[in-house]
Amino acid sequence: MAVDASRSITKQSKDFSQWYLDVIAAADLAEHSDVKGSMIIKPYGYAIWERMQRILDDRIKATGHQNAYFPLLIPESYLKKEKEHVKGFSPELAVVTHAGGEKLDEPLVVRPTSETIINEAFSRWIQSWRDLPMLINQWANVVRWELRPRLFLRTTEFLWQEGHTAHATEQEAEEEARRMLGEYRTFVEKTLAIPVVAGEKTEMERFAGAARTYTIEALMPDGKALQMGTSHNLGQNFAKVFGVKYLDKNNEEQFVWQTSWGVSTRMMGGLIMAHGDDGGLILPPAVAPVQVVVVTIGTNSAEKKKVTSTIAELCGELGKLGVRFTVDDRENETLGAKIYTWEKKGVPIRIEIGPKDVAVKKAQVKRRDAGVKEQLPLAGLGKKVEALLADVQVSLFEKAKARLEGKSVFAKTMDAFEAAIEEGKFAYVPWAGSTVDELRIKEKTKATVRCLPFEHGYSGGACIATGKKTNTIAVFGRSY
RNA sequence: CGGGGAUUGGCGCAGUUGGUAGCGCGCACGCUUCGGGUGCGUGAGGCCGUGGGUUCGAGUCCCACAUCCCCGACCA
Repeated sequence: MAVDASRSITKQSKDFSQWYLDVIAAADLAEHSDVKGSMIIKPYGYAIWERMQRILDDRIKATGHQNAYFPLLIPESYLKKEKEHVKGFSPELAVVTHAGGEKLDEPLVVRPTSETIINEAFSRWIQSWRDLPMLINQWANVVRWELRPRLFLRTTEFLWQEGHTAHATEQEAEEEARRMLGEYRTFVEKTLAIPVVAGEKTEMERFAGAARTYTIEALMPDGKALQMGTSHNLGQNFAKVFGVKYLDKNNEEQFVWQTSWGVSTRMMGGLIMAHGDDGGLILPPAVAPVQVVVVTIGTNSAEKKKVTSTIAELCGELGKLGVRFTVDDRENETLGAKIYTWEKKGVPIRIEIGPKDVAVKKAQVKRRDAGVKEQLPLAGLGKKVEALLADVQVSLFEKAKARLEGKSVFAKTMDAFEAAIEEGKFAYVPWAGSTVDELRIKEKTKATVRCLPFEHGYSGGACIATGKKTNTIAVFGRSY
């Protein structure tokens, strides 16, 4: 409300990151708080997150996991147990050294992720093969003191869901890690309408402490990649340092095989960028807190009564169909003001009803993502709107998918590769390189391996870095 | 930490050569207006980042410090 960004987002001269911030302000999603990098999620932004949460949580439970909650503060010694893990997270930890007016004997770390404290619990919870698999999920906030925060994309504190599982066999853990990545992919593509490339991370990009890391990567309109979710096969790394063991059917002691996986409020950033336009936010109906807004026109005539009763009838119909709607009949705002309010908030469908419409038993219907205002009969409008919502959901995905495909190229040579990166594209290349090669490419082009994709339409060739023949394909891109 | 920029009502900014602060938006109230951000009036709201210095007098000049933003390293 304080920032009148809504007018400025129509200026196309703005660069992308400014546009991104303007959309967030105009839609009233979030704002910076006084502590560097921390974010206040405002009610409208949180309502969108809640919808994501609900849908994801249902899937997580449907796949056999149970929710639990572990402490925010973790003894520093826990983190230090896993060598790679502590190395990866040390630079970005927030540490509590004083409490209760005294200096603590052992500092407490504000969780950057919960593998350690959950494994400490697992080591007590798991005794027998009958206790496996242990499938736990947690909805929580975590803190990582990142150097360069950006609203939603990289904030000091963020909300997420983190799954932690323990299995009897390596294969089962591998299946779990891949299955949950698949769940994420389905969620992001079907619910958020954002197409992704799924694959495995290279050693360089791997999670600190994981044996294998899987990822789904989206490409934003400005040509930057955004990791939308991640899933790890942790092997027995944590099991061994935390002593998570069980007795198998032969009465032999075994370490468990584990996974962890998570998605965060970063997805909100992806959602904003993937679909938004110069008018502001555009929400896929699946996560829109308000799917349909009914805007009234005219207030001063005898027609008002008719308009009101017509709208009441329509609302009844929408309610029965389970459509999330709201009516904007503010009398102290002009039509334009009312329209822009909902446009910048990304409401998928807007219906305008005034005296002229009531007279001909019709309503003006406008979908946020495309097209022009259409005058449709009031009779059966609810069903029509329901169908439109479904269509918006699909259209948004298809539009984003076309963009991703248009910005994905196969590069056989270093020159073609660099050109593709410079154009903000995903470059698919034959790859047999090492971390050293990745670092050299990163230094020169700022591009990193987003993943080694599970699926792609390319056959191998000579690795662009080493020249070695290979069948492996890597996707490179610049990221946030 | 390296390189740039900034700090003045809630937000965005102006403030010429030093004279004790102004605009837009927003907010409150009233009237007006509703087919794509209506117009007008009235009003509330500021130790000008902090600490020193120069001066009769500092938002303005000098010094130091702090904080924030942008570009790199980090990342869900």
